[in-house]
Amino acid sequence: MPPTSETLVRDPWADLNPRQREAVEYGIAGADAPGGPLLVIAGAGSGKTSTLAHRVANLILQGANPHRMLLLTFSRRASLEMERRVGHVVNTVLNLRNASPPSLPWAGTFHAIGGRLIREYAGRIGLSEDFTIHDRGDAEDLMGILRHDLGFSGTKSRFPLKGTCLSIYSRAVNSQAPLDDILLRHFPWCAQWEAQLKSLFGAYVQAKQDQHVLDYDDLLLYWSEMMKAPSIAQALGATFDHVLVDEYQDTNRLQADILLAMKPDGHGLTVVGDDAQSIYSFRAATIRNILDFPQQFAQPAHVITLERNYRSTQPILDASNAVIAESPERYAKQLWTDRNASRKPQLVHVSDESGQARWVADQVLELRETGVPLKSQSVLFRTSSHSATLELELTRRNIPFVKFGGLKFLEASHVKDMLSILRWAHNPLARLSGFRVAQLIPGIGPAIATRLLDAMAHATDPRRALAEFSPGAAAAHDWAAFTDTYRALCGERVSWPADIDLAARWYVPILQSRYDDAAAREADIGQLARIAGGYGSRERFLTELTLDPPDATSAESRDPSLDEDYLILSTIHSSKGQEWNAVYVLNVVDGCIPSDLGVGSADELEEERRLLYVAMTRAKTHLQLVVPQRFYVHKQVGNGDRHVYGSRSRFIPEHLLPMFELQPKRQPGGVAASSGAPEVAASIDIARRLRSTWQ
DNA sequence: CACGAGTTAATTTTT
DNA sequence: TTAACTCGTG
Repeated sequence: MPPTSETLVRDPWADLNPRQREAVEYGIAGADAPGGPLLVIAGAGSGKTSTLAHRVANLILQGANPHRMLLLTFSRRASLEMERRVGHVVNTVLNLRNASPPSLPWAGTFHAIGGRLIREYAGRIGLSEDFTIHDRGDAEDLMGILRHDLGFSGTKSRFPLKGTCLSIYSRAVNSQAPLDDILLRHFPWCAQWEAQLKSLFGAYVQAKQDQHVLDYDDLLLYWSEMMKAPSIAQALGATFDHVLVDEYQDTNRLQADILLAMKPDGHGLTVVGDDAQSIYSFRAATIRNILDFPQQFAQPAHVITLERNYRSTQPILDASNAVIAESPERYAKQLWTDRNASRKPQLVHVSDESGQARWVADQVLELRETGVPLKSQSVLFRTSSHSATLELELTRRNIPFVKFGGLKFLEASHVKDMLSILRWAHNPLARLSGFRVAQLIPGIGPAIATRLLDAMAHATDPRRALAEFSPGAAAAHDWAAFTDTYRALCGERVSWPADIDLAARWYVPILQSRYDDAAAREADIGQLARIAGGYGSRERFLTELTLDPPDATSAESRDPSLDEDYLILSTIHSSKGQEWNAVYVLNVVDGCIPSDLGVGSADELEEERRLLYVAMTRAKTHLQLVVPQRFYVHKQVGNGDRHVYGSRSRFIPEHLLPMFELQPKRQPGGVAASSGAPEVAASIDIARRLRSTWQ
């Protein structure tokens, strides 16, 4: 029963502009059945999340059941943000004051929701219910083992590395395209290995099934395959009255297939996104999903475009619009705002990376003096490692910071060791975990570990096979200690999270003998134990951790203090959906943005352009693009580390310069460097010409 | 068969 | 810089 008008705020949508209001009300008011498909093209900073949240609130207001709503997002961060905003809007609109908002049990990332649905239907699709989930690292390791087993690791052959193999496999799954297409288009240097890759992927799929394991891609793949069974498709489609998808530009073919199968006529389906912010094609996201969405249905989707920006000043928008305007295919839109300001975004030339670090640190402090806290400033960069020099400078000056993107807690090898122990105890067929753990025991290497795992795989009672296994004299003593621990972990008597302590008691001595920095790693084990306490059972811990990992390593988790002020460092990818008062973009140099690796095809180049656009549109008031003249490149093929002379990113060509304030002011010579200016200028031209030879 | 020393090749972004 | 692979020793 919808609430009566007295309980409502007078006009719940008073804060919305007409276009947002249309998006919130389309196909809802008055109609009993859900309306037709809706596509909202929402420019950067146009109140996208807020609009989606209001639409959900309106649906609930009109009597829709929040337990029958599916809210899909792309990233975990976006998912949390969405839930928070919806709760807030619903409370305001329904005038609930401090009451807790209606819960949305089906809000989450595609992968997390897929995992839940698959577990629920596991029995019906021939899947064991106790499956565990491999993260990227686990999946790579498994691929690596099979790659070796199949004899592809011989050095002469130069077979693609395990990570590359997994990328190829993943792209084939996510884009639902044939292997030869994928190889030709994205991995041409691996094309000669097509037959071997096919057999490798076959073995990979088989191994996952044998071990009751799913990888990230399987969470979508099984969901999609499930939808091909008419009975399940009907049941699942009927479970949800409304399906709302955020960041639709970052979905891939497989995800689009799932959506279409869930809501074939598009009724009750709303997708929101911005084609200009599509930056995940390396995960097989395709911009075609959003561009072609309206034509997917018998009744074409209604399209609403949000162009009013509530975030940035007009000069920042002008520059961002100009950058993206150079892109050929998109839903045309021109962001505007009434936030006028005289200051243009700045294009800052510095001599090199350390100059860049000093400059940014200076600016950050200066701005803080004027009352802009560190937390509302951020530094963005293309690649995680690009902030290394800056991090040193910040540490030296005692400027606190938190970095997003980069190495994750769960990727540290000692954390993976601990998790493998638990996973192996939980699922004795988890071969990969077993392989890892067994080799921790002194005297056991790949050969003995393989023998052990084979014995377990073929036994009716794998745990007993382990207890009866004899690894040989060299390992005998340590083996006995391990089997005691393993038996205890499998036993009924240990209660969660005491398992962790038990495993740690066995593992810590090994840790100490293996690593020089054992103390720091031991602290991580403690951290893991603390995290584990937050989960109800070992099973939940193991299954949910992979999809919802804590992103702090021990180094930065020394209180991300609640009230302490800190600067944000983030990859551009991780910055999506965020905003800051001041934004500094590092290395706006050809070779970085666009990355040298990203100029292979026109599509890739366009994606790099959108990446710069995303970075620029994060800024509310202050925006600085920093261009080091001399720029250090790591790990180059052939010559090792070296300096290159970079030029300003090609995405800011000469005719866009008037949109920026140049810093320092242009010298007559054209280059600001104090020494050797003519030489540098010459280098730039040569570098550019040499590159253009191959374009 | 395990393990450590030495050599060589690759290289981003995230669920 | 580091991951992956080879090779020699115990």
